[in-house]
Amino acid sequence: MYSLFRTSAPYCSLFLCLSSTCIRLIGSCSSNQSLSCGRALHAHHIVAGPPIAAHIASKLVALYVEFGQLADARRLFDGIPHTDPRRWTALIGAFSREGCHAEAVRAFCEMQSDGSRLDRFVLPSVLKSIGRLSDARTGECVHAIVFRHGMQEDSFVSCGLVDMYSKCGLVARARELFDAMPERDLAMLNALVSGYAQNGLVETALEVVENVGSLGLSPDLVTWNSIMSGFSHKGGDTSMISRIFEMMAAHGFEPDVVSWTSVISGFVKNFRIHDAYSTFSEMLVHGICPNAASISSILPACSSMADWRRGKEIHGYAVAVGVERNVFVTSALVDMYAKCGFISQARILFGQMRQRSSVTWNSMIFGLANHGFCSEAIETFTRMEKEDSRRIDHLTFTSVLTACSHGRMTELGQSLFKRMQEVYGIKPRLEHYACLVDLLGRGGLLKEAHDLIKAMPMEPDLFVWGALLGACRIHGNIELAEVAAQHLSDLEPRSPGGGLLLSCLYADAGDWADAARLKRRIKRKKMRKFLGRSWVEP
DNA sequence: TTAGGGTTAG
Repeated sequence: MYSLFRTSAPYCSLFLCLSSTCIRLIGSCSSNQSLSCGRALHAHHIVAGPPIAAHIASKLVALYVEFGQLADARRLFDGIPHTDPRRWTALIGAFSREGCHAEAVRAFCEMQSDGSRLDRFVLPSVLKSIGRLSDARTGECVHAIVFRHGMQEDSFVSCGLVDMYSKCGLVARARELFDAMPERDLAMLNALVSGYAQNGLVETALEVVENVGSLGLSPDLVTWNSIMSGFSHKGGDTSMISRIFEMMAAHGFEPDVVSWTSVISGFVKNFRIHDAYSTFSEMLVHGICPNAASISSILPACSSMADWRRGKEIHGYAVAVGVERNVFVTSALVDMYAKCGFISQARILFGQMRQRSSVTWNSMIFGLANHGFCSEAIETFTRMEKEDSRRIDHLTFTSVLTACSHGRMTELGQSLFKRMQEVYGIKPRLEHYACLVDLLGRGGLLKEAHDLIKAMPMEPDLFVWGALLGACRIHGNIELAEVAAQHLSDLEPRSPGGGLLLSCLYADAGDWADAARLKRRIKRKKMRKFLGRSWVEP
């Protein structure tokens, strides 16, 4: 196609028309989530005659990244002419948009060592990824590069820098940059306001907004929603939320779906489930149609309450508004059905998905493990390793180690714990140690479990000692149970959990005197156990 | 090419 462009002018308009059609078709592959159509278009271009025009190749690179086909994306990228300035922008931009932030930063470093000319269009993408990774050191290096190339006054680049420093928690640095700019635009203001709001400085964010008129700027809905997000995620203070709604109204802004979603997700994160439900209803009363974000925010509320009636109702909304195939929504649905006991429904949804995220895989593996389908959980993990290994993360291992532990697959669990570190480079966290202690303990390897705790590079927490104590109960090891219970009581003196379990061990062994002594002590100290319940309020 | 809301844990 390139050679035709160059040699035959009359064909230009024809090919431009075809290429714009092609760009639109690739776009529709993305919106219809059809990788196979994208592949067919790619194949068509190969058959029609190489090389593919750079801008079409760039679109296909983005499509492959969107579907997690990084190797295909890379092959196509390598086929784009080295002189084309869009080459790196396409790859780094796609990585950044799709949340592959480490890959975006790595590609940017590669671009630097490749000696490619720095193009200002690539900087906002890499700065966004650095911010999401909260990697201030790399951010400062890129800032130096920006300075060396004299690009610090480009509005997109400087907005990217303000956003990057804010996301890295260096909001004072973001403010310095903002103040030093000869001209500021609304995007930059919003990056700064969002930085204050996300770093807990909501009052400062409000001050900036109140004094923004002197800069010739006026806040928009994004500004207000940034502030709302800061408020609603810090305890869900209802009166403050109303205050922001009032301030928005005073400035002539009606809350939109983002404003409402922000409030809902704040309530869910603060375990204020009924407030979340009523806010969702209120949003509907205001005539705001829920979208994929609002639906995936409310679903965890249903999961945490095992409220399958409400969960199914929300699933109905997702279908009605046409977002049931959105990867966030489907992942949240898989989790909701699994947590509400409908594991078959979770399996069906998981099987139908064309695109899966790490959350989808992890929720499915975890759901299967918790329902006792441990071999199926391991098979799903093996499938993930084959089909989508780049999405494997620390939660995948928490899930698969739980499966091994519940399924008494001690050796497999031990080898996976090693594999996590050696193959995937994931450093074990407290929860992984808790899983491994549980695994070894249930398998009767109590001494090994205790040795593991002693060798841990960090302080063991309640879950780690709790796992050991639970295993001691199964195997009737009073001596070690006393050690574990002592640690539990040191860590949480007001909780009777460890003591109660220990008294059960004494009773199991027929030592009724010690069992009674312990229970009396718990009663004397007025320690209370939170009572669980298995029903949901109507 | 930039700014606001979204899913998983012992």
